[in-house]
Amino acid sequence: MSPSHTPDPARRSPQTTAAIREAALAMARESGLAKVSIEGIAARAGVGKRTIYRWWPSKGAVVLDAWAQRLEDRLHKRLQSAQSDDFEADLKQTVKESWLEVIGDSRSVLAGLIGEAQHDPDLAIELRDRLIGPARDRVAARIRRAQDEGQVAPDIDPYRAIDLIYAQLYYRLLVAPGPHDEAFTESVVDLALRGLRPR
Amino acid sequence: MSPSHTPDPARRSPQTTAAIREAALAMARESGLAKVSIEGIAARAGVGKRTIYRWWPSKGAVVLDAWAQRLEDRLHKRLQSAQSDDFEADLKQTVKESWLEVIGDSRSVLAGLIGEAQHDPDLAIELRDRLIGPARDRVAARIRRAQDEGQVAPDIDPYRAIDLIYAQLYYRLLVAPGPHDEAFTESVVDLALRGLRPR
Amino acid sequence: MSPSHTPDPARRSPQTTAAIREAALAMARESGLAKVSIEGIAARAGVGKRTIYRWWPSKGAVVLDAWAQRLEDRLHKRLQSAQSDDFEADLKQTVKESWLEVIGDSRSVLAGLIGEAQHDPDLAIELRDRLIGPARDRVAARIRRAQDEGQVAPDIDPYRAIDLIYAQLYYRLLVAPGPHDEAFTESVVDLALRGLRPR
Amino acid sequence: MSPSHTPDPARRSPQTTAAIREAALAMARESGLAKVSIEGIAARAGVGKRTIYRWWPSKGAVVLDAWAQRLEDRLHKRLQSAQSDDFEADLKQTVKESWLEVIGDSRSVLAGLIGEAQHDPDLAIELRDRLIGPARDRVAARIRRAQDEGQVAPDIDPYRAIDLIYAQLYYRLLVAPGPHDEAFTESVVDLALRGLRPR
DNA sequence: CTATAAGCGAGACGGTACGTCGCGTCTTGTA
DNA sequence: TACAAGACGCGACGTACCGTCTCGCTTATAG
Repeated sequence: MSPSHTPDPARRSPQTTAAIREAALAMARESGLAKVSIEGIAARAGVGKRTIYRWWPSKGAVVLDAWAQRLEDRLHKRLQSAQSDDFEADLKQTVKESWLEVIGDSRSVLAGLIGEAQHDPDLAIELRDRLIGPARDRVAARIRRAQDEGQVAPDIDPYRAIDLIYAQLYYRLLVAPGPHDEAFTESVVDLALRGLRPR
Repeated sequence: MSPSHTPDPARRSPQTTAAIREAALAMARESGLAKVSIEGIAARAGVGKRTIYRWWPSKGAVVLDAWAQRLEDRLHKRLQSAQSDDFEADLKQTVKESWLEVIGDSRSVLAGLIGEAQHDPDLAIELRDRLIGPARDRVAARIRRAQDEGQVAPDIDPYRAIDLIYAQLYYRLLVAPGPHDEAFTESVVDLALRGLRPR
Repeated sequence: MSPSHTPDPARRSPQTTAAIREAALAMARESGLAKVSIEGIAARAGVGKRTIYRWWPSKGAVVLDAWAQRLEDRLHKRLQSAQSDDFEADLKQTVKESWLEVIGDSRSVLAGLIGEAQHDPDLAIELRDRLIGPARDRVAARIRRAQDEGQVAPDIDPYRAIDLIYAQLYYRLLVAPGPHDEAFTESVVDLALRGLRPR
Repeated sequence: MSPSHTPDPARRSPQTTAAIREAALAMARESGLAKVSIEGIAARAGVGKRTIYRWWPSKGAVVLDAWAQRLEDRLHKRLQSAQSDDFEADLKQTVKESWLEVIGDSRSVLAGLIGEAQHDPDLAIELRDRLIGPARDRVAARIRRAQDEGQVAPDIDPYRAIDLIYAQLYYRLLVAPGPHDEAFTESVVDLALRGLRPR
């Protein structure tokens, strides 16, 4: 009796894994997530479909994995960026970095992934765990410090405060069109801070 | 002088149109937009696929049309709901009505449509024109009045103010999970108003 | 109670009829009967589909009608061609005229019609009544005269004799490829006559 | 170096192939080739349409393949039927066997295939290569022997002689209606032999 | 000399089948 | 046993035509 056939990660081929990730991400950027297919990734990566299904559950998962990994690499290089004592400046800097520089040109990949997550609960969870959650957590710490220092009203849940900021970004990405530039990210923070400051 | 086959709306069969809309909406509610197919709609409505393609460009467009029309019907009955002089109460009432009562149980249909709109620009435009835009416009007028009456800071663009509110709703719908209840909608308005009030 | 709705030929529009025939025949010649469609004929003739269905049961019937009529026109001009006393020469002349000159370049239309007749019994009957039967009857008379004059064995059924000739022509048209030229038609008659002559 | 997707016959599934052939032939016999569809074959054989298109170019090709293979099987069992020294008897026996016994009840399938071949050149070639050509070749050898033995005029091309016989059979099948029985096949050979014998 | 019933153009409609794409599972042979 | 390759059953795609139907319009007798 085969014990549910779980593959052994130790024997996973690193080259193959890399080729699949690269192909998936490239295709998502070039043509949009909707036009990516497992068959397409397999062909482009020179890989059997079986191999993809062995390690990922869906095309969304492949693209997310490929993209998240790249982001994590980039963030590692950046996020030691020492935070100052100016809460507003720090916040603006953080939003600018993460939304404009790190995500930057592949914002449509993110949009596609969130779109797909609307009918793929596993992908939704993966998305939150690998991309959205970590970003929120990073900011939450800075907000708590600002509350301690009296720059943010103490009765506000830090995560609702983050919502107030990120919601605006995602809303523009997914629902209402508009430019994603520095003027916008600053306005986002300004507007949010108006409500967060102690009265 | 018409080069490509534009069908004549005057000859469109009302029963058929209704049957298609009904089937599409029912299926979207039962199984989610992703499991809806033109073929399925056609079968359920007892209609040829050609007839659907003649009048709608995609399954998303059919569902959107069906759903938007139903919302418009419901709103017509409601929106005479006279607005009071209490801006905060009005806002809370409006948000509660539109997000909880009118959209209510088919919020996942909306999520699915927005998801699909991420790779279907025509659908995105249609969505904004029929659903999102009108809702924004309705609120914008009330906000301008509030500015005139000094309840909202005059330097704020009413549409950015609306963003601040709706962004939170859509963010919870699409990106970060959480309950959609009256406590939530009130908190949304409260948080937004903190930043909108004149200082 | 409408009496089965038989259309009244007296009110049939001659221009429309001609346009349909012309379109059908032209399309059959250009692209082969298989690529002809009622919709195509209607579009090309500038005519409603209904009008075609009113007067013909199938596309094969339209093409057959159009083509048979053209043949009949041509034959009317020719067939007074006085027959001589030389049976062999007469036969060769008749075959050459009908198979090479009259049918000539639209032999593939005939092939298409016979092909279609294999699954359309009505068309098969129409074919025999309008094209194949009359040709046979014309030759039968000449054969009987040849029997009277002792040039053909008297124990042979004239129609079997005709079969012997035409079968060769149709066989080459439908089953075994080969040129349709004067050498062939002469050889056809020669070979048949070897068996028909009295011993 | 293969540019377009040529599938590998070694990996072809024998069960699937057999199921498709069986379904195709059964349907052609039951309802006629015209009512056979790839979709229908696929459904009846429990097979994906793709699989049919992978190995055959058209429904005609499937039916021809299925039918020809069955004929070849039957002929293998028969054709060792030792030929006698009586040319006329041999010929009558051969025609009777092939046209009445082997083809027998599925003559309409043959008619349908030839009908379809009128607008499908690939099918026409396949037909000749697998069905018509081999039958002719088998007879040609016997005719040459008859010429050596002086029973057939030496100036006659054996293939034209065969034409003379088979043309009559196909003519009755495709063009002029009539019974296909032993009286007919004998009359066919009799009539042909009248012209083939040396004078 | 209308009026009323056809023929007619146009083409929407419910269908069937087309030939293609991609899914997720499977089998086969190589390293 | 991981992997490349790709055949397989399946479901859906978007298109082509089928034959029936319903619209206005025009045309040509019959009241």
